[in-house]
Amino acid sequence: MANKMGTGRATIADVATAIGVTKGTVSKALNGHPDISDTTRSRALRAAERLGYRPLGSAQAIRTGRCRALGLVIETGEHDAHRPFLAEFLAGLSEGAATEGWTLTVATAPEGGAIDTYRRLIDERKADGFVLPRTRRVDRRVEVLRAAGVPFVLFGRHDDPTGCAWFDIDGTAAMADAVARLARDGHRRVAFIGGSQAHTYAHLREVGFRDGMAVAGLPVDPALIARDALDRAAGQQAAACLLDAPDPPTAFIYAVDAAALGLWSAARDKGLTIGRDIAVISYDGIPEGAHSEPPLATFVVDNRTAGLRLADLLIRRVRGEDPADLREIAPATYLDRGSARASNIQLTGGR
Amino acid sequence: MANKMGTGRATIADVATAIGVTKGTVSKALNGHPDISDTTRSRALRAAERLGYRPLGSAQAIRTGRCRALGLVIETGEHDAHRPFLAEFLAGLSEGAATEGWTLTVATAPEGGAIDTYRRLIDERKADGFVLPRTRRVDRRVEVLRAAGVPFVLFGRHDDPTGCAWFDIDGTAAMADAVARLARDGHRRVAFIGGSQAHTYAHLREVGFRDGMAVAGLPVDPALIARDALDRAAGQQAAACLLDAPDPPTAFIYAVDAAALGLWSAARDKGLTIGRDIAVISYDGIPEGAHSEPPLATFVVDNRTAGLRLADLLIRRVRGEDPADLREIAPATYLDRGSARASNIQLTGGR
DNA sequence: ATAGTTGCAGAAACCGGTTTCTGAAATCAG
DNA sequence: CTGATTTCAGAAACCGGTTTCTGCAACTAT
Repeated sequence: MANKMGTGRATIADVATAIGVTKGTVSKALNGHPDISDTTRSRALRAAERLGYRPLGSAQAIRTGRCRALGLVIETGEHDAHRPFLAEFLAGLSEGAATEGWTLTVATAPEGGAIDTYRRLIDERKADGFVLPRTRRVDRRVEVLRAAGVPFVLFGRHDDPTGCAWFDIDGTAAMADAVARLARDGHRRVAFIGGSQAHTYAHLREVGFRDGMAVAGLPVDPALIARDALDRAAGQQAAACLLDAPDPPTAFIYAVDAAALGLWSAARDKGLTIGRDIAVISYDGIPEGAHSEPPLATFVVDNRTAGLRLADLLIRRVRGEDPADLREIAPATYLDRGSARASNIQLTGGR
Repeated sequence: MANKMGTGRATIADVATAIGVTKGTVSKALNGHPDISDTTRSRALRAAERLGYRPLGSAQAIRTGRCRALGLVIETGEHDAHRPFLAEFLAGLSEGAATEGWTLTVATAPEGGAIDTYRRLIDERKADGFVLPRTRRVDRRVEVLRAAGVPFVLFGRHDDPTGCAWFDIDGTAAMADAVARLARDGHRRVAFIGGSQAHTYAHLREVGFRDGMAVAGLPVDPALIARDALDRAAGQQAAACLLDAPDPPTAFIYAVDAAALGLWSAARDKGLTIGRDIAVISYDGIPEGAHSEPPLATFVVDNRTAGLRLADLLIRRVRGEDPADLREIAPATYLDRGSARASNIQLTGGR
C-alpha cells in the first residue's frame, strides 16, 4: 500500500507517509542532519528498515553531485604484465567501495586514448573520482584530472606529487633487499633488468637496485643493466645479451616477474642452470612463478589489499580530505624460492 | 554566459536558452522524438555539440529508470581458472558498452554470496541488467533475476533456458573435435579430465567428449574420466591416477587449460614425455600454455569478443528485445601445438 | 468557406531525492 | 510574565533531465 505498484522499490515518500512526516524530514533524518529529534530519527530509520528502503543513487546524485562510484579506466593493449594483477585488484577495489556503499565503474580505453574516456565519465558524472593504476613519472591523466578538479588517487607515484593522494608498494626497498640477499650469498656481479622507464614503478625499482648495490659496496656496471623488459620474450632477450658479455653476471634481479620467466630459456640456451649456476630474484608475485623449475623467488605484491586501500583513500579524498594526508606505502613481502640460490657460486664466492 | 559558473558542465537548459526554446524541446530533439522539426532538431544538435553538452546520466535515470550501465558481479574466491580471462573479458564488455554510450558497473562478492550484491545493485539501480559469467546448470542468479524481472544475459547456458539470453562458446564441438583429431592420429584410449560438474560449460564439454568418442567409434571407459580438475594441482593428480591404471590412456583431453598444465608434472613423474609418449589437447587458450615444453594444444576462446557480444545482447535485452532472439554460439578456434602429438604412438597405432 | 487533421513547440508535471527557508511550539533568561 | 532563543518539522524550491498535455498555426478534405 505504501508501495507503488509494479515496482518493488520503496521510495522516500513511502517512508515519509508511513510515519506521517514529509519526505524532507525523512531525508534529513536518514542523513544525520542535526535538526531532527532523536525520536523522529529512529522512527524514520525503523520504517526505512522495515520497508527495505534504499535511496536511489541517481536521485541523490542529481542534487548532491555525488554518485558514490569509483572510476577505473583500464588501458587495453597495455602490457600483459598488467593482467594477472587485475582480478585481485578489482576485488579489492570493489570490496573497499562496497563497505562504504559505493560501487565501481569500469571502463576500458585504447592505450594512450584514455583521456577521452575520463572526460566522458566525468561529464556524465559516472564516477566521483578515479583510481589511476600504473602511473607514469609524468602522467597525462594526473595533469588532466588535477586541472579539472576531479579527485583521484594513484596506485604508484608521480614525479610531481602536488595534489596527489596515493598508495604504493615500496619497490625501492624490495629491490634493495634483493641486492642485499644476493650480495650476502657472495654475488658480486648482479644484473638488473628493469621495466618501462616511463612508469614510476620501474624507475623506483631501479633506484632500489642502485641503493642496494651502494649499501653492499658493489659497483654498478652499466653493462649489467637492461630495461624495458615486460614480458617473457623481452626478459629472455635481455638476459641472453648480458650472459654473452665477457664478464657475465652470476645473479639477476628483474623488476617484473613476467620478464624474469624469460631467464629460464636464456639460461638453458647457455647451458646454465638457475638455482645452481645463476640466481634470480624478481618482483610481482605472479602465480606462474611458482611453477618454474626451480620456482621463482619474488617480492609478492598484495593487489587485493592495494585495491582495498585505494578505495578507502579515494572515498576520503572525494569527501574532501587533504591529499597530502592520503598517502600510504606498504612493503612487498619476499617469497624465498629456489631461484634465489646459486649453489655453485655460494661455495666459491662467499665473503 | 550560457554556462553556470563554477561547474564546467553545460546543462540542457543552457542548450535550450542558446537556441531560444524550452528544455523539453531540446530533450525531445536530442532523443529523436518525432514531433520536432528537422530544423529545430539540427539547431539543437549543433548547439549541444558546440556547448559540449552531455546529458547527466543520473538525471536521465531518475525519470527513465535506465542508468545505461551493465552490471557485472565477480565472485571472488572463485577459482583461478577465472582469472586470466577477466581482463580481456572486461575490455570487451566495457568496449561494447561504450559504443552505445553505456558504462560498466563492477562489483565483487564472496563466493556464493553474490545474490545480496545483485539485490543491492538492483535496489540502487546501479545497473540496468547483468552479465552472468560462469553459469551453473542450475543457477541461483538466474532464478533470482528472472523472478525480479531484471534483464540479464548468460556467458554460458542454463538448463532451463526460459527467459534467458546468452552468448556461449561451443565447447561441445571443440571437445568432439579434439577427440576426432586424436582418434585420427591413432589414439584409442583417450582420457577426459573435466571441470566442475555444476557448471554448464563443464557438462557441455564432457558431452562433446562423449559425442566425439561415439563418432570415432571408440568406447568411453569410465575409468578414463575424471572431473573437478580446475587447476594445475588437481590436473596433475587426476592424470597421475589415470596413468597408474592397468591400461593407461595415450591421450588426454582436458576441459580446462589450467588443469592441463598439471599433466606435465604427472607425466614427468611416470617417465613419460608429452609430445612423444602421450598427447594432450585442452581448452581455454590461456597464455601460459604457450610456454610449456612442448606447448599446449588448446581451443582458444576469444574472451574479448565474448564480452563485446554480451554487452550488445544485454543492451538489446534491456531495450526490450525477446530473449529468445538473443542467443549466440561461437566456435572456439583450435590452436595446434606440440602437445597434441605423440610421435611414438602414431607409428604403432595408425588405423 | 468550413470543419477536421497534422505538425510542432511550449507549459507544466514528474522522477526521487536534497536543501533552504519558514514558522510554530517549547524552552530559557530576566 | 514577557520577550528572546532554541528545537524541530513542514513547505517549497531545486537538481537536470523526460514526458504528458495543451494549443496554435498551417494544411487537407469536403
